[in-house]
Amino acid sequence: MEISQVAKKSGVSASTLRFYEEKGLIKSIGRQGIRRVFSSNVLERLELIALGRAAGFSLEEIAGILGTDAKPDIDRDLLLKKANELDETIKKLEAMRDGLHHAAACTAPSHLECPRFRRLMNLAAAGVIEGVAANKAVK
Amino acid sequence: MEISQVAKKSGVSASTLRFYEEKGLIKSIGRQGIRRVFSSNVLERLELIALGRAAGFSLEEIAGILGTDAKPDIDRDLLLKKANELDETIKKLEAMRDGLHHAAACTAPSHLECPRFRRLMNLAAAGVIEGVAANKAVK
DNA sequence: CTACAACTTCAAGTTAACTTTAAGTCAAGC
DNA sequence: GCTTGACTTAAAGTTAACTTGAAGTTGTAG
Repeated sequence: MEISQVAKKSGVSASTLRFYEEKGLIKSIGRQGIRRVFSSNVLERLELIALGRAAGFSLEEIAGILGTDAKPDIDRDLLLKKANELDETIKKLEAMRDGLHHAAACTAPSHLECPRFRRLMNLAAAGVIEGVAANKAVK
Repeated sequence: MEISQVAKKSGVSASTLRFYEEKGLIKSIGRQGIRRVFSSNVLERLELIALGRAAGFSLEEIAGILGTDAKPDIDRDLLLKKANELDETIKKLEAMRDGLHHAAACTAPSHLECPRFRRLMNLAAAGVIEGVAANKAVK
Protein backbone atom coordinates (compact mmCIF):
# COMPACT_ATOMS: atom_id res chain seq x y z
CA MET A 1 0.00 0.00 0.00
CA GLU A 2 1.02 3.56 -0.60
CA ILE A 3 1.15 6.03 2.23
CA SER A 4 -2.09 7.70 1.25
CA GLN A 5 -3.85 4.33 1.35
CA VAL A 6 -2.60 3.73 4.84
CA ALA A 7 -3.58 7.25 5.83
CA LYS A 8 -7.08 6.79 4.50
CA LYS A 9 -7.62 3.36 6.06
CA SER A 10 -6.11 4.23 9.41
CA GLY A 11 -7.19 7.81 9.76
CA VAL A 12 -3.59 8.75 10.51
CA SER A 13 -2.23 11.51 8.30
CA ALA A 14 0.61 10.85 5.88
CA SER A 15 2.88 13.29 7.66
CA THR A 16 2.20 11.50 10.92
CA LEU A 17 2.95 8.17 9.29
CA ARG A 18 6.34 9.49 8.16
CA PHE A 19 6.87 10.88 11.62
CA TYR A 20 6.00 7.52 13.19
CA GLU A 21 8.38 5.76 10.85
CA GLU A 22 11.13 8.16 11.78
CA LYS A 23 10.44 7.42 15.43
CA GLY A 24 10.60 3.69 14.80
CA LEU A 25 6.95 3.08 15.61
CA ILE A 26 6.13 1.67 12.21
CA LYS A 27 8.08 0.39 9.25
CA SER A 28 7.57 0.40 5.54
CA ILE A 29 8.42 -2.86 3.83
CA GLY A 30 10.32 -1.12 1.06
CA ARG A 31 10.11 1.42 -1.68
CA GLN A 32 8.70 1.62 -5.15
CA GLY A 33 11.06 4.14 -6.61
CA ILE A 34 11.15 6.81 -3.99
CA ARG A 35 7.77 6.00 -2.47
CA ARG A 36 7.20 4.03 0.67
CA VAL A 37 5.33 0.76 0.49
CA PHE A 38 3.53 -0.54 3.54
CA SER A 39 2.17 -3.97 4.30
CA SER A 40 -1.35 -4.10 5.64
CA ASN A 41 0.11 -5.19 8.97
CA VAL A 42 0.87 -1.59 9.59
CA LEU A 43 -2.83 -0.95 10.10
CA GLU A 44 -2.88 -3.30 13.06
CA ARG A 45 0.23 -1.68 14.38
CA LEU A 46 -1.36 1.73 14.09
CA GLU A 47 -4.34 0.50 16.05
CA LEU A 48 -2.02 -0.67 18.78
CA ILE A 49 -0.36 2.72 18.78
CA ALA A 50 -3.75 4.41 19.04
CA LEU A 51 -4.60 2.10 21.91
CA GLY A 52 -1.40 2.98 23.69
CA ARG A 53 -1.95 6.69 23.17
CA ALA A 54 -5.50 6.39 24.46
CA ALA A 55 -4.18 4.63 27.53
CA GLY A 56 -1.84 7.49 28.21
CA PHE A 57 1.44 6.04 26.96
CA SER A 58 3.87 8.38 25.26
CA LEU A 59 5.09 7.49 21.80
CA GLU A 60 8.43 6.61 23.28
CA GLU A 61 6.84 4.20 25.73
CA ILE A 62 4.80 2.66 22.97
CA ALA A 63 7.92 2.16 20.88
CA GLY A 64 9.45 0.37 23.83
CA ILE A 65 6.42 -1.83 24.42
CA LEU A 66 5.79 -2.80 20.85
CA GLY A 67 9.43 -3.36 20.04
CA THR A 68 10.69 -4.02 16.56
CA ASP A 69 9.19 -7.39 15.85
CA ALA A 70 6.15 -7.99 13.74
CA LYS A 71 4.25 -9.90 16.44
CA PRO A 72 4.46 -7.71 19.47
CA ASP A 73 4.33 -9.56 22.74
CA ILE A 74 2.92 -7.08 25.12
CA ASP A 75 4.17 -7.26 28.67
CA ARG A 76 1.23 -8.19 30.88
CA ASP A 77 2.78 -6.71 33.99
CA LEU A 78 3.13 -3.42 32.22
CA LEU A 79 -0.52 -3.51 31.21
CA LEU A 80 -1.51 -4.19 34.78
CA LYS A 81 0.68 -1.39 36.02
CA LYS A 82 -0.84 1.01 33.54
CA ALA A 83 -4.33 -0.19 34.46
CA ASN A 84 -3.60 0.59 38.08
CA GLU A 85 -2.24 3.99 37.20
CA LEU A 86 -5.38 4.67 35.27
CA ASP A 87 -7.38 3.62 38.28
CA GLU A 88 -5.57 6.18 40.42
CA THR A 89 -6.22 8.85 37.86
CA ILE A 90 -9.88 7.88 37.70
CA LYS A 91 -10.29 8.20 41.45
CA LYS A 92 -8.81 11.66 41.45
CA LEU A 93 -10.96 12.72 38.57
CA GLU A 94 -14.02 11.40 40.36
CA ALA A 95 -13.17 13.48 43.40
CA MET A 96 -12.74 16.46 41.17
CA ARG A 97 -15.98 15.82 39.32
CA ASP A 98 -17.92 15.48 42.55
CA GLY A 99 -16.35 18.64 43.88
CA LEU A 100 -17.27 20.52 40.75
CA HIS A 101 -20.81 19.18 40.86
CA HIS A 102 -21.18 20.31 44.41
CA ALA A 103 -19.67 23.70 43.69
CA ALA A 104 -22.13 24.18 40.85
CA ALA A 105 -25.07 23.31 43.08
CA CYS A 106 -23.84 24.92 46.26
CA THR A 107 -25.96 27.73 47.67
CA ALA A 108 -23.17 29.53 49.50
CA PRO A 109 -23.11 33.16 48.36
CA SER A 110 -19.61 32.77 47.03
CA HIS A 111 -17.64 29.64 46.24
CA LEU A 112 -14.90 30.95 48.42
CA GLU A 113 -17.25 30.66 51.36
CA CYS A 114 -18.21 27.09 50.64
CA PRO A 115 -16.21 24.77 52.86
CA ARG A 116 -16.37 21.96 50.38
CA PHE A 117 -15.13 24.12 47.56
CA ARG A 118 -12.33 25.34 49.77
CA ARG A 119 -11.36 21.79 50.60
CA LEU A 120 -11.23 21.00 46.92
CA MET A 121 -9.09 24.06 46.32
CA ASN A 122 -6.70 22.99 48.99
CA LEU A 123 -6.39 19.51 47.57
CA ALA A 124 -5.66 20.93 44.16
CA ALA A 125 -3.14 23.40 45.52
CA ALA A 126 -1.41 20.61 47.41
CA GLY A 127 -0.99 18.75 44.16
CA VAL A 128 -3.12 15.84 45.33
CA ILE A 129 -5.15 16.03 42.19
CA GLU A 130 -3.09 15.77 39.10
CA GLY A 131 -3.68 17.83 36.05
CA VAL A 132 -5.49 16.17 33.22
CA ALA A 133 -5.58 17.15 29.60
CA ALA A 134 -9.30 16.64 29.48
CA ASN A 135 -11.10 16.58 26.20
CA LYS A 136 -8.06 16.95 24.07
CA ALA A 137 -9.51 16.45 20.64
CA VAL A 138 -8.27 13.43 18.79
CA LYS A 139 -9.82 14.60 15.51
CA MET B 1 4.98 39.61 50.82
CA GLU B 2 7.98 39.20 48.58
CA ILE B 3 7.89 36.79 45.68
CA SER B 4 9.95 34.18 47.50
CA GLN B 5 7.49 34.22 50.40
CA VAL B 6 4.63 33.58 48.03
CA ALA B 7 6.63 30.87 46.31
CA LYS B 8 7.35 29.16 49.58
CA LYS B 9 3.80 29.36 50.92
CA SER B 10 2.13 28.38 47.67
CA GLY B 11 4.62 25.88 46.32
CA VAL B 12 4.59 27.77 43.02
CA SER B 13 8.05 28.78 41.83
CA ALA B 14 9.03 32.44 41.56
CA SER B 15 9.50 32.19 37.82
CA THR B 16 6.02 30.73 37.51
CA LEU B 17 4.62 33.55 39.64
CA ARG B 18 6.15 36.11 37.29
CA PHE B 19 4.84 34.11 34.36
CA TYR B 20 1.36 34.05 35.88
CA GLU B 21 1.50 37.78 36.46
CA GLU B 22 2.51 38.34 32.87
CA LYS B 23 -0.48 36.26 31.80
CA GLY B 24 -2.78 38.27 34.01
CA LEU B 25 -3.59 35.37 36.31
CA ILE B 26 -2.30 37.11 39.41
CA LYS B 27 -1.35 40.67 40.33
CA SER B 28 1.19 42.20 42.63
CA ILE B 29 -0.11 45.12 44.68
CA GLY B 30 2.94 47.22 43.98
CA ARG B 31 6.68 47.43 44.22
CA GLN B 32 9.23 48.10 46.88
CA GLY B 33 11.96 49.55 44.75
CA ILE B 34 12.15 47.12 41.88
CA ARG B 35 10.70 44.15 43.77
CA ARG B 36 7.16 42.94 43.54
CA VAL B 37 4.97 43.00 46.60
CA PHE B 38 2.04 40.61 46.87
CA SER B 39 -0.94 40.65 49.17
CA SER B 40 -1.76 37.39 50.89
CA ASN B 41 -4.89 37.19 48.72
CA VAL B 42 -2.68 35.91 46.00
CA LEU B 43 -2.37 32.63 47.86
CA GLU B 44 -6.08 32.01 47.55
CA ARG B 45 -5.94 32.98 43.93
CA LEU B 46 -3.13 30.52 43.37
CA GLU B 47 -5.19 27.78 44.96
CA LEU B 48 -8.02 28.57 42.59
CA ILE B 49 -5.60 28.40 39.70
CA ALA B 50 -4.35 25.03 40.91
CA LEU B 51 -7.91 23.84 41.17
CA GLY B 52 -8.63 24.97 37.66
CA ARG B 53 -5.54 23.25 36.33
CA ALA B 54 -6.45 20.07 38.13
CA ALA B 55 -9.89 20.19 36.60
CA GLY B 56 -8.35 20.41 33.16
CA PHE B 57 -8.75 24.11 32.42
CA SER B 58 -6.00 25.84 30.48
CA LEU B 59 -4.40 28.92 31.96
CA GLU B 60 -6.23 31.01 29.42
CA GLU B 61 -9.57 29.55 30.44
CA ILE B 62 -8.74 30.12 34.07
CA ALA B 63 -7.85 33.73 33.37
CA GLY B 64 -11.24 34.12 31.74
CA ILE B 65 -13.09 32.44 34.59
CA LEU B 66 -11.38 34.24 37.42
CA GLY B 67 -11.45 37.60 35.73
CA THR B 68 -9.67 40.63 37.04
CA ASP B 69 -11.60 41.30 40.20
CA ALA B 70 -10.50 40.39 43.66
CA LYS B 71 -13.60 38.33 44.48
CA PRO B 72 -13.98 35.96 41.59
CA ASP B 73 -17.53 34.93 40.86
CA ILE B 74 -17.23 31.56 39.27
CA ASP B 75 -19.78 30.61 36.67
CA ARG B 76 -21.77 27.64 37.98
CA ASP B 77 -22.81 26.50 34.55
CA LEU B 78 -19.22 26.36 33.50
CA LEU B 79 -18.40 24.20 36.51
CA LEU B 80 -21.21 21.87 35.64
CA LYS B 81 -20.07 21.70 32.06
CA LYS B 82 -16.56 20.86 33.14
CA ALA B 83 -17.87 18.29 35.62
CA ASN B 84 -19.74 16.62 32.81
CA GLU B 85 -16.69 16.66 30.59
CA LEU B 86 -14.76 15.05 33.38
CA ASP B 87 -17.45 12.43 33.66
CA GLU B 88 -17.08 11.61 29.99
CA THR B 89 -13.35 11.31 30.41
CA ILE B 90 -13.80 9.08 33.42
CA LYS B 91 -16.05 6.71 31.54
CA LYS B 92 -13.55 6.36 28.75
CA LEU B 93 -10.74 5.77 31.16
CA GLU B 94 -12.78 3.12 32.93
CA ALA B 95 -13.32 1.31 29.68
CA MET B 96 -9.63 1.53 28.99
CA ARG B 97 -8.71 0.34 32.46
CA ASP B 98 -11.02 -2.64 32.22
CA GLY B 99 -9.64 -3.47 28.82
CA LEU B 100 -6.11 -3.35 30.11
CA HIS B 101 -7.01 -5.49 33.09
CA HIS B 102 -8.55 -8.04 30.84
CA ALA B 103 -5.64 -7.97 28.45
CA ALA B 104 -3.27 -8.55 31.34
CA ALA B 105 -5.25 -11.53 32.57
CA CYS B 106 -6.27 -12.93 29.23
CA THR B 107 -4.93 -16.37 28.37
CA ALA B 108 -5.05 -16.00 24.60
CA PRO B 109 -1.61 -16.84 23.20
CA SER B 110 -1.19 -13.36 21.85
CA HIS B 111 -3.09 -10.22 22.58
CA LEU B 112 -3.72 -9.85 18.94
CA GLU B 113 -5.79 -13.01 19.06
CA CYS B 114 -7.90 -11.92 22.01
CA PRO B 115 -11.24 -10.67 20.76
CA ARG B 116 -11.68 -8.35 23.68
CA PHE B 117 -8.26 -6.83 23.18
CA ARG B 118 -9.00 -6.39 19.52
CA ARG B 119 -12.27 -4.67 20.31
CA LEU B 120 -10.38 -2.30 22.57
CA MET B 121 -7.83 -1.67 19.85
CA ASN B 122 -10.55 -0.81 17.41
CA LEU B 123 -12.16 1.60 19.81
CA ALA B 124 -8.87 3.33 20.35
CA ALA B 125 -8.07 3.50 16.66
CA ALA B 126 -11.51 4.89 15.95
CA GLY B 127 -10.74 7.72 18.34
CA VAL B 128 -13.60 6.71 20.63
CA ILE B 129 -11.26 6.78 23.54
CA GLU B 130 -9.52 10.07 23.84
CA GLY B 131 -5.91 10.36 24.75
CA VAL B 132 -5.21 11.29 28.33
CA ALA B 133 -2.04 12.72 29.71
CA ALA B 134 -2.09 10.28 32.58
CA ASN B 135 0.30 10.67 35.43
CA LYS B 136 1.77 13.86 34.21
CA ALA B 137 3.82 14.95 37.17
CA VAL B 138 2.55 18.15 38.75
CA LYS B 139 5.63 19.04 40.70
C1' DC C 1 6.10 13.42 -24.27
C1' DT C 2 4.46 16.33 -21.10
C1' DA C 3 1.69 17.90 -17.34
C1' DC C 4 0.46 16.94 -12.83
C1' DA C 5 -0.93 14.94 -8.57
C1' DA C 6 1.20 12.51 -5.21
C1' DC C 7 4.98 11.41 -3.33
C1' DT C 8 9.93 12.54 -1.21
C1' DT C 9 13.43 14.96 2.30
C1' DC C 10 14.85 18.24 5.55
C1' DA C 11 14.16 22.08 8.24
C1' DA C 12 11.45 24.97 10.60
C1' DG C 13 7.07 26.22 12.79
C1' DT C 14 3.27 25.24 16.36
C1' DT C 15 1.24 25.10 21.22
C1' DA C 16 1.20 25.15 26.29
C1' DA C 17 3.22 26.03 30.33
C1' DC C 18 6.95 26.82 32.03
C1' DT C 19 12.28 27.08 32.98
C1' DT C 20 16.74 28.85 32.08
C1' DT C 21 20.10 32.22 31.07
C1' DA C 22 22.27 36.58 30.72
C1' DA C 23 22.77 40.90 32.30
C1' DG C 24 21.53 44.23 35.45
C1' DT C 25 19.50 46.43 40.23
C1' DC C 26 19.54 46.94 44.99
C1' DA C 27 19.29 46.58 50.29
C1' DA C 28 21.99 44.89 53.93
C1' DG C 29 25.83 43.08 56.44
C1' DC C 30 30.83 43.25 57.30
C1' DG D 1 32.60 50.82 50.43
C1' DC D 2 32.28 46.47 48.82
C1' DT D 3 30.45 41.85 48.51
C1' DT D 4 26.49 38.98 48.58
C1' DG D 5 22.16 37.19 47.64
C1' DA D 6 17.63 38.01 46.29
C1' DC D 7 15.41 40.26 43.23
C1' DT D 8 14.54 42.35 38.19
C1' DT D 9 13.72 42.03 32.75
C1' DA D 10 13.84 40.08 28.21
C1' DA D 11 14.75 36.59 25.40
C1' DA D 12 15.66 32.12 24.42
C1' DG D 13 15.25 27.16 25.51
C1' DT D 14 12.37 22.90 26.67
C1' DT D 15 9.14 18.92 25.54
C1' DA D 16 5.79 16.22 22.93
C1' DA D 17 3.64 15.24 18.98
C1' DC D 18 2.90 16.75 15.13
C1' DT D 19 2.18 20.08 10.96
C1' DT D 20 3.81 23.08 7.44
C1' DG D 21 6.78 24.75 3.86
C1' DA D 22 10.16 24.65 0.35
C1' DA D 23 12.28 22.33 -3.10
C1' DG D 24 12.87 18.27 -5.61
C1' DT D 25 11.23 13.42 -7.80
C1' DT D 26 8.21 10.24 -10.11
C1' DG D 27 4.46 7.16 -11.90
C1' DT D 28 0.74 7.78 -14.90
C1' DA D 29 -3.07 9.79 -17.56
C1' DG D 30 -3.86 12.00 -21.72
